[in-house]
Amino acid sequence: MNIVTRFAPSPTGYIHIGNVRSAIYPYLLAHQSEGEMILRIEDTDRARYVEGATELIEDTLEWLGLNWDEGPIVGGPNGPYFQSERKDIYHAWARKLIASGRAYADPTTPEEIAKYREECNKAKTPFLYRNYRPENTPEWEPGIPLRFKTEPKEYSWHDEVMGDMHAGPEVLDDIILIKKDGYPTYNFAHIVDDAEMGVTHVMRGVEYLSSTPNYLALYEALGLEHPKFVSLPHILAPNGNKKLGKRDGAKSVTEYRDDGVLAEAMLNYLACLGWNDGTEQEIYTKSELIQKFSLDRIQSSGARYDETKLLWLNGQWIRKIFTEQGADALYARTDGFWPDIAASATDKYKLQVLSIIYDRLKTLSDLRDMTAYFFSDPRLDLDMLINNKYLKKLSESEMEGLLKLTIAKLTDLESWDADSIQNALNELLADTGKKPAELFSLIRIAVSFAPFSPALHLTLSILGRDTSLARLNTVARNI
RNA sequence: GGCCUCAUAGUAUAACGGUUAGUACAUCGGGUUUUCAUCCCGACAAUAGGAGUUCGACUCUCCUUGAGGUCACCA
Repeated sequence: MNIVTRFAPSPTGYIHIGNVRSAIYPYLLAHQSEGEMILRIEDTDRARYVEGATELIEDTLEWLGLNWDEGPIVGGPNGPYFQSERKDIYHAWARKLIASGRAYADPTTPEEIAKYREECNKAKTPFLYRNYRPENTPEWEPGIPLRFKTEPKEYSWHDEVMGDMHAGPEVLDDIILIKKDGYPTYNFAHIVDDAEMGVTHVMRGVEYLSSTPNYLALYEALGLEHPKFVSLPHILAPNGNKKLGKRDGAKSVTEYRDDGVLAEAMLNYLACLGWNDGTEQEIYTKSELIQKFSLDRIQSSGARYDETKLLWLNGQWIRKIFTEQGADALYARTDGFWPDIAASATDKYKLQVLSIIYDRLKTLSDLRDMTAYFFSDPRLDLDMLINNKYLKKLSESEMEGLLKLTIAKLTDLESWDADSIQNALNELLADTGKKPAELFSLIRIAVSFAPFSPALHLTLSILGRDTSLARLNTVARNI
């Protein structure tokens, strides 16, 4: 039997770091065989529904490369894939339960229920609705919630991550199946949908672990085999021990895209947060993840989100793409990350800049702050020269002298390429008897006025002779 | 509170019941003709506590502690 997994978010907002893993793992699992992943939108809570959230979710999955095989946009044989469009299906299943005496319309008002609950709290006994079942129940009709009539008993099951589980009757209750607005609850809808759609592995956060016995009871009453259960531990916020959520400032996944994080790095990081293949490998491509993923190596404890490691991984991926796929491949990803003043520069020039600066990038958006001096003359900041720790010993007239020597040397240079420039700089070192730290820092700063920059000969070669000499002259005149 | 889950360095993790408890990030040092970064080398740093089983426990059992989840007409 082929593996069928699903990602079933409710359209209440963006997908963030804390919950995207429940899309990644189903994707990996389904694709390591001939299986498929379904995207199902669980939009039965009309109050929390957010316009546009579905598109946000789709955008996120597409960016990460987690294509779904069935669902919105792509369709499929088991649609519709929006729960709001499947009301009839839920009602049909609900009627089966009514017919078999396993569901009842519940006329009890929320106020009465609250009262029962309060009584139990006072008596310090656990509140179970099944102890308060109304004696006379009406015919089920719109406007009245439908409840499951549970049969308290023991349940044992296996969770692929948590192991063998067991629960007693004390957790079984008459859960609501259909709300008074006619929409099903999650508890009921997901069971029906997973069964109808042939889902074999239900992967979801551990918060559903406690509800599983109630689901087991429902599967039983519905005459359905239950799928395999895979409980995914929470991702914890950087601070405290709470699971990472929007309230903790969990950023949306696509916000990282805008910040210049590569999809490959994001997928790599998230997949390995709470899972590993037992080796010491750190960098995984998507196909390696698909190949190596396994349920039994998912961690059973929560994992803390660590942005520093994400950024490190992103730097690794930037370099990996550059060296393995070439400068053009990386350049193709940099659209929108250059400083505004680079707008008029040619692709060829920007590609050259990228080629000498890429190994300094943690994110693509670092380009914005790190490359400005390649596109326009930097603002003169003589203090930066005077206060530099390597240049402190030099007087201003010494600096001027060195700059003039440099200008003369570079003006006479026959060919303006990195190697020739390096040779000239080396000769200059010999001629002046200065240490690289002094001479190179002076030239580097004079030409960039940036706290750091790529290797000097590369920077000069890309800046070009005219620009380099003009900037050196400006500093020599003003110092 | 009831029920459930989890527990190796700051973080993420590795370790058929037998290793000097490994690796990566972070941190701190050092190296590569300037800086920043890359790359390389090195250092710091952990089995929550207590019983038990065993020749031997990170690993199995129990207790304690700590953390989390769940007890909705939300998912």
